[in-house]
Amino acid sequence: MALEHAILVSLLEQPGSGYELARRFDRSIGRFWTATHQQIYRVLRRMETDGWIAVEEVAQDSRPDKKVYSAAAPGRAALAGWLREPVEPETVRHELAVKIRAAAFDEPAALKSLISEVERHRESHAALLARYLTGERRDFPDRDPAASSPQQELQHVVLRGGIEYERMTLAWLDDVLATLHRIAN
Amino acid sequence: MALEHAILVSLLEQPGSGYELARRFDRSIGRFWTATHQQIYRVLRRMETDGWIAVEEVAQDSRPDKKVYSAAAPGRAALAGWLREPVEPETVRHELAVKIRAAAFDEPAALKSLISEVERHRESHAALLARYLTGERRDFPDRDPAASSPQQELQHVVLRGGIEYERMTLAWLDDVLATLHRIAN
DNA sequence: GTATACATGTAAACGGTTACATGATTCT
DNA sequence: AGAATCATGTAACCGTTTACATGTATAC
Repeated sequence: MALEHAILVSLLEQPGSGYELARRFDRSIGRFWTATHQQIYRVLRRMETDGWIAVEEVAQDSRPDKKVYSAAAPGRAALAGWLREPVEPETVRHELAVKIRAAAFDEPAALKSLISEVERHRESHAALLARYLTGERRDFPDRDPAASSPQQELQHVVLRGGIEYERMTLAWLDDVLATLHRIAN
Repeated sequence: MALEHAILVSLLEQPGSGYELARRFDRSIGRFWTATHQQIYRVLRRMETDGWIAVEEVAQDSRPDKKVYSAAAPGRAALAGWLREPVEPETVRHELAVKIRAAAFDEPAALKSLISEVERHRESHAALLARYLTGERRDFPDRDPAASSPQQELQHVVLRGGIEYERMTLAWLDDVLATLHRIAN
């Protein structure tokens, strides 16, 4: 499990409330780790009990109070220990690929519906790529990598991974569409 | 959930026992859907109860008996229904990316251990790419896609996705290694 | 004699998803 | 008036992972 660790990294980059973390997991961190607010609140409570994170209750005007969490020393130590453990290559779950192979066993009409679905996926990947590229121009305008801090460089290289993943996926979805059209005719 | 559907596709491509399915999930299907034998046996029993698959007990010489499953009409219908439902874009879990961002908050020595780990991942992705390419030459030697059956074409386009994913990942891991080395100096 | 392949299972623990729940404030 | 944002939770369910369990046959 790495949700604890992803939360720790996020809190080290910037302390925040459970709600703020949930938003980050919807946006930037969600690129490589997803979590809903329910999961986040549950794990935050456990991490607080274990002393991995510190809480500060912050009263706000015209908004509900919030609990701002930050990484504590035992949390940093836990993260350091985890960093030294080997991780296994991720297990892949790609429903669309299952569907593409399933299409061979359905009526030809099913290809039409699959084509629409692949097109939908293509659009959503194109939109995500555009968002990544906008974020890259905003957060990493500097051409010279030596001018950035290690933290920025590491964030940037992870973002570049997201960008290349989306580019590859777009090209592959075009290949899939061409193949489906060829079969449909 | 798509484990049922992945199993159905696999049984449509070729009937087989739970054990054989587990091996396929370790090899080709594992490219886009993973499952252990425990999961597979449990789901097979449920699918049999629901009439999605048919079983034939096969006695073997010098080997344990096995139950050979094949897709039944209700299973095909269930697969067809699922094909017409939209799937959500997959949720990503990429521990290595979490580690890379975590490295910014550890001692410089941690970079060394991370570099070794990234190199290990690089090797395993390179080996997987080599296996995919060998499989491609073996299973799809034909240059002209029109010469293949729709089933083969669809299997091939999914395999091409795996190949492009591995190529992209290798290039990214090289980028990660270059970045880590730059920071370490 | 040891390891690997074949073949099928049970049980417990854990993590993730979905549904439900509440309540204030701001924007259109 | 209604929708969206901020803010935090509970509970039930489901799927996945890990550990345990058993037994035969073949290959080295």
